[in-house]
Amino acid sequence: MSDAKPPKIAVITGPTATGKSTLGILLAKELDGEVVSADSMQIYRSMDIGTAKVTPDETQGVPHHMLDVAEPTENWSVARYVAEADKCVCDILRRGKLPVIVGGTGLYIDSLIAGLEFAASGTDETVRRELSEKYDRLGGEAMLKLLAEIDPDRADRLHPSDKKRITRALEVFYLTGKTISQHDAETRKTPPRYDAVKIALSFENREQLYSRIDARVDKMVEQGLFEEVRSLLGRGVPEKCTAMQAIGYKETAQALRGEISEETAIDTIKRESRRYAKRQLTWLRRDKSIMWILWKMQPDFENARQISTNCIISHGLE
RNA sequence: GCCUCUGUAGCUCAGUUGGUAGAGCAGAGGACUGAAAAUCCUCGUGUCGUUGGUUCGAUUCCGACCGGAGGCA
Repeated sequence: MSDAKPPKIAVITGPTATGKSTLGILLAKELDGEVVSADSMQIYRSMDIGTAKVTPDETQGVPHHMLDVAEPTENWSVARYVAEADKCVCDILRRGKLPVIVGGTGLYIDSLIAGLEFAASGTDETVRRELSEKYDRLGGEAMLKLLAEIDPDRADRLHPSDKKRITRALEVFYLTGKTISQHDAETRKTPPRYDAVKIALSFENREQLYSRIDARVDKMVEQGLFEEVRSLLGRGVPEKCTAMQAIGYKETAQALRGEISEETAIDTIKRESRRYAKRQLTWLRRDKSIMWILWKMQPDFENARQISTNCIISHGLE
């Protein structure tokens, strides 16, 4: 524990298919930095095409962290991400370089910056499963009532259908004896672990973003998305695991099983990717400290690199 | 050329026994603290093809015209 000011880091984020990876690499090269990915699916090995992971070639020698750090069968979590990504960031800083966080998983980015101490609450598969079964048996209203007795504040903010959050709130209480509201309040009180300059990429027009997403999905299919998924399933990766819930993977798996046509799968992947981008925008928009770079028609990386560099340097970083 | 069906929200359609209309999908907005590419919530006005007529009043009935589908010559 020290009173030193939080170390400074750079963040490049934005919805999917806006060029985060490319800009991240450009900035890392310019500012002597290293990239730390903040993407909940690119952590998995053997999931390259469908997650649009940068190729070794594209990195141009810039070190990338937090890619390929887990097997698709593993149970990953935000807590694990924060724990491991934080180690990378610390290491980069110790070597006198600039950590450039690049990714579209808002929860991961915010948690890494905040330094949330998830360890305090923990998780327990048995308790979780029991709560899940109980929810299915009693229904959302009853479970919400149950939660209201121990944590009325939290219950107020949740909808009966929000199974994940209701069961999680109860799980935290049963495991720690503290309500999740208390836990939240405490983590919110602790000062942020890092002082981040946040830059987000998007397009001026939603249609442009969407047509870029569509084009990228077509490209993934060309590059062998179906083969990638076939090989994962062939290796026995169960379809229920988190990794296989990724957009592009679950739909492809359905098509491979013959439940839907290849064409339907591709259309669905495009639509789900568009919706995902919309959710990412919703998440990012509420963060008023973000500086946005909006592409007109096509990305202009040279311009973005200059703007971002100025922004980062004027923030006292280098 | 004649006959039948059809033209309603971005798409597919429902509906109004005449009082200007509603579903699904698409789309939009929001939430989010150990599954987050996950999970959850909210949101439906459009010259009812055009134009005449009947009517207090027409998207609804009648006529003509324009577009689409099919049938007969």
